[in-house]
Amino acid sequence: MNWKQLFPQFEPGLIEVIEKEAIQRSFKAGNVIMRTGQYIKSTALVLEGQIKIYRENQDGGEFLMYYLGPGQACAVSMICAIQSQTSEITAIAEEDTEVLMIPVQLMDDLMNKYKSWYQFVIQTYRSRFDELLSVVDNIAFHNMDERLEFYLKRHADKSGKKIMEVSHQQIADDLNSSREVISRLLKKMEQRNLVKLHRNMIELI
Amino acid sequence: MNWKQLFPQFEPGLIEVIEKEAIQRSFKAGNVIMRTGQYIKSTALVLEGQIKIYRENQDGGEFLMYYLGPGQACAVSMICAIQSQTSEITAIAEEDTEVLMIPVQLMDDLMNKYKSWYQFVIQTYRSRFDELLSVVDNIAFHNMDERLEFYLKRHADKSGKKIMEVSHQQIADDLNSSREVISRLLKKMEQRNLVKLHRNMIELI
DNA sequence: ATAATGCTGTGATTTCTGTCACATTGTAAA
DNA sequence: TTTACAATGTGACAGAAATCACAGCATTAT
Repeated sequence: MNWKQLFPQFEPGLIEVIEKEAIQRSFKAGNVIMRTGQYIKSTALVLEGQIKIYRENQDGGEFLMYYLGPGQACAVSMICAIQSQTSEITAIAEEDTEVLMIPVQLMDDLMNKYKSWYQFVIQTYRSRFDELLSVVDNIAFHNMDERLEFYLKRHADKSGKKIMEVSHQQIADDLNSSREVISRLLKKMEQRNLVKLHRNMIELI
Repeated sequence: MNWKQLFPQFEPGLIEVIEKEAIQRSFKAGNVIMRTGQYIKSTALVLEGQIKIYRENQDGGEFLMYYLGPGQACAVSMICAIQSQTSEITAIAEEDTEVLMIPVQLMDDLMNKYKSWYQFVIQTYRSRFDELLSVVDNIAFHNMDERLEFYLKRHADKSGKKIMEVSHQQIADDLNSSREVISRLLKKMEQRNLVKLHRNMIELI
């Protein structure tokens, strides 16, 4: 696959270095790409598929923050990479995914040498920051019913599909809620004609 | 005041430009530095005092995200500045505050010319991102009692004082909760000997 | 001193959410 | 087909938090 089209802003020298040093990896849908507590040895550029980024807490709770699609990069891994910290996030492939792993030790060098790289890094921070702000909005100002609607809407926007193959339990996990609550709220949404419910599948209207 | 000590990493040329182009402004405690919906015309570097950064929603609710102290800068204003967006945040001086306002139109130029500036910008994004992550943690995984404890602790850390002059109502606003809830939780904390309550003042133990 | 105002304490009630228990149904494996 | 299991529906209950109502107390203004 020709990954360069996804990053048209990268300058030739940068592309060359990446082609030489970066490692392309594949993940099947559902695979864990990065796990809480792991040392981060590289930053991931997404080439294909979708990755879900979760925040985790000590008691096993997890909370979906945002998705990364083709052409995007994980801001957290950039931060952790540079500070050699363990991450407190988990990244899971939502679909079959191709990523380009750029080793940590390259980051500094790339930042200094390639303007298009540091612009990309800045742009990445910016977008993720914006997304985090809307995450904060969501949980600070909205009840579960609104958060659920936002969740479904976002998924539809990201995937471009009206049909979502997911169980109530998975949604509950993503929202750090419980299955029963989600089931009930979905039923209410169905009564309001916003969705149609099937087994392991939700149809958005 | 000699602001250069706060930013020792800035290179001479950068300092020169800032001295020529930036405007120093003072804000009294409680003053609004930046209001939701305003166009952002400059990025603020904090020289003295503390600034509180709030996220606001449509219905007048507000939610304290973090503090900015001397040597720090507002990441949101950097983002909005460059994208010429209106901000959805509000910045309020917590104490009497001195800031250096750097006009938006300078930002691009500074980024290109001064390595110490873009490193500062990157570092700023990084720290704010980290703080936002812990904000998400807080509201996603913790109940109001724990959030309140975190709030008080953070204030003590930031100000270095064991005594906090604030009404229950103000705390409720910062946490997007209600006064009664905060009063009750504070009472419980007092019974657990964590704080001592006075009028308009909380003593941390 | 008196009144007005703002801060705090507290009970009663309601809504939202999480939890437990258990029934039902659809799907896949034996 | 029968069995097993995963997904869903639902009632009952518990706890957290928001809201309403109002009382008591401290501070400030008149």
